[in-house]
Amino acid sequence: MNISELAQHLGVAVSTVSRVLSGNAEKYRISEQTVRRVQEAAEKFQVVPDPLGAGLRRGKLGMIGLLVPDITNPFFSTMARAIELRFRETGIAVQLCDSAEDTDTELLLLTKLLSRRLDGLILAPVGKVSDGLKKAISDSSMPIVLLDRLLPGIDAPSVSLDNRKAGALAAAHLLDAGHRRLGCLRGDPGAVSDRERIEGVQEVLRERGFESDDLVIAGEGYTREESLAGAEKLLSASDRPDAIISLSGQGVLGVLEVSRRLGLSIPSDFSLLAFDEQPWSALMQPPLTTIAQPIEAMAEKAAALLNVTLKDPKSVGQQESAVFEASLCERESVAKK
Amino acid sequence: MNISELAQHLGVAVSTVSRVLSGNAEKYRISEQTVRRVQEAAEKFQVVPDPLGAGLRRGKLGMIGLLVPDITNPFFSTMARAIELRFRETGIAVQLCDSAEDTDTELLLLTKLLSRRLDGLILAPVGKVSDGLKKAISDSSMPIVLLDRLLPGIDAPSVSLDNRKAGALAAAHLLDAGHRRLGCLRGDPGAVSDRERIEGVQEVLRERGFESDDLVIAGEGYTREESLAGAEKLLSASDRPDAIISLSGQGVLGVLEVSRRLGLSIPSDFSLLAFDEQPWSALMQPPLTTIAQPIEAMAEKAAALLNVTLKDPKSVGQQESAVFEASLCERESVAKK
DNA sequence: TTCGCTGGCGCAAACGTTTGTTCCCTCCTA
DNA sequence: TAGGAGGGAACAAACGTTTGCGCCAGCGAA
Repeated sequence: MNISELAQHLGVAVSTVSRVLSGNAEKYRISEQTVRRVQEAAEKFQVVPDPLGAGLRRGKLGMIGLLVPDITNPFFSTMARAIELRFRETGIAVQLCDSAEDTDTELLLLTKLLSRRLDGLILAPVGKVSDGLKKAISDSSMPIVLLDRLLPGIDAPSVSLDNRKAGALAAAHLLDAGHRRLGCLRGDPGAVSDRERIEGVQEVLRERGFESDDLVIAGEGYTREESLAGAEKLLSASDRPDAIISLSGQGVLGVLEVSRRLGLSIPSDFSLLAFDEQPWSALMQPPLTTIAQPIEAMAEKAAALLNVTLKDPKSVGQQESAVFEASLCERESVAKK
Repeated sequence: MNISELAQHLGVAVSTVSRVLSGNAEKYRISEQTVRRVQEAAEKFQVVPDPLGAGLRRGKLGMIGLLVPDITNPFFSTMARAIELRFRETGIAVQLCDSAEDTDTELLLLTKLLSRRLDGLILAPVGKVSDGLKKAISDSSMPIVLLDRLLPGIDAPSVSLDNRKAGALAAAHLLDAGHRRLGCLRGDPGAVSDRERIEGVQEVLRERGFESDDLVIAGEGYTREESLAGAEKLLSASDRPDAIISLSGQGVLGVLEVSRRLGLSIPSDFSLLAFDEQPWSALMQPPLTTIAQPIEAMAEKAAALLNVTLKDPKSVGQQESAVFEASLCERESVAKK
């Protein structure tokens, strides 16, 4: 039953029912009695305004999009959950999409989402900017918030980690522990966040007077196979680094697998410092020292930023961007020399 | 730009544009020339039919819902990804919701999804059936496919594991290895799947002449805290079981954490057999012996079942249900006595 | 010339809302 | 008693599609 049938049944106008059900009864001075009658009947017959009709009329759907690179990664799934919860409180639905760390899929999904009349979009990009991506975003008028990995050249409110600082934090910790040769396992070479983390590492190295070839970098992507290949390159080299930083949450699994295969043990053969705290980080042997991101806080900030724009469309572009700080979670995978 | 503006621009009727853009040009005998003209213009101005308008007219949105109990669990996130991929190929969007293993949230989200004019719904329930849930589902005319944990009393096509057999598989493996006292860490006591797995275990125990108190069961839910409490109960008992089966993917983390806290080591102090293969299962110390489910196959089957109903609405209720088999993934967390 | 047929396309209704405007009625005041 | 004020609710347009039906032109046949 829809609201016009309900109206007919009650002998009132559709508009009256609509106003009551969408909470605008007072604004349009519907009498208390009528309000009650309508509400009771709506309750009884389980009538809710069809979001499609409402969306069509209002010009939006009461739904936002969330596009993440890998829902399988606890980092993003935790964020997704937090974001959905925030928006549920506002009565806004969240449509979640997964680009599987693939830029083509990402662009495809993005254009699909942009054409879907959503109220807004939270985008956690794969990380590489293509012209298509840039154009798709700037051509659209949909409010967008960028999350985690930023996109240079695209100005939208964003939520991210201070990656440079996080990289510096990691490097400083390893250097303080007495390590000399560092290895970084990155995800995608094109991804900004990884690049910034590496820059942070390099900065500390430079400050402390190390040579540039005291840092070796490997890794071509975020998938399992690519992580394995990168880890292999780092660990089986003749001049194996004595400490490895995994720049992504997935990478660490690759390092652990290869390390086991090569019969190396942590931290006696090499130290391991992993970005992203995972449910199992503390349960590994040895428990992993990690760089933790304030996941929930970041997710909520992203939701909050988007909400501001939704509530007040004029404020587009006036949003500040939020930068969060990583923290070191010290366990036992880094040796003190 | 919408299709009526495009029509005006081209000097043709909206209906013509609509027919071309929705691929019904032949059916309505639009000339090749007109088709080309429309397509080119649509391409040029980036015009796609508004899904809202279309949805309103058609009575559906081209979108299905997917409700899972915990998107943070790799089991469900892997499924979610597979399902989304399948439907993307059909041009159908997927709206993902997470009930956070909470039945109230589940019911709330379910009613929301049901009122949202979706084409269909894939429901991976928390596992407990409430009257509200039952009523909500049977009152609605939306095609539904049940996934993973079934709901007795609700007849809908479903995809699930042969849980009884999986439980038997687990028990047999442990008994074969010479263990005598078994402990089960379950998730929710009300969940059907866990119950069936336990029944499978009990069956094997009975067949081989064990007493009923050779099996001890603990666990009150799927959250981290509940897992910890359950594991604590099992592991710190004076007559600690010599083998533990974790019935859920989350549970095993609880067992590992408590085990470490108590200074126990696996498999010398107790053996561990965990349901659900995880990315890190093989990387634990010791590598975990697991019961693996064919996640992707199950997800695709669920998508296929729903697709049949979407394509042919008359076939509602004529769907068979699919049952999959678990397999044992032998590693080193089960001792041979 | 008239008729029927067919290819090609336009007309207009319908989907279910929301919301600016109008209308009616009652009550109060002058 | 007339005029105004204001509360309460109905009217109707608009949102962007899809689709059954009808219209028109052209062509071949009678």
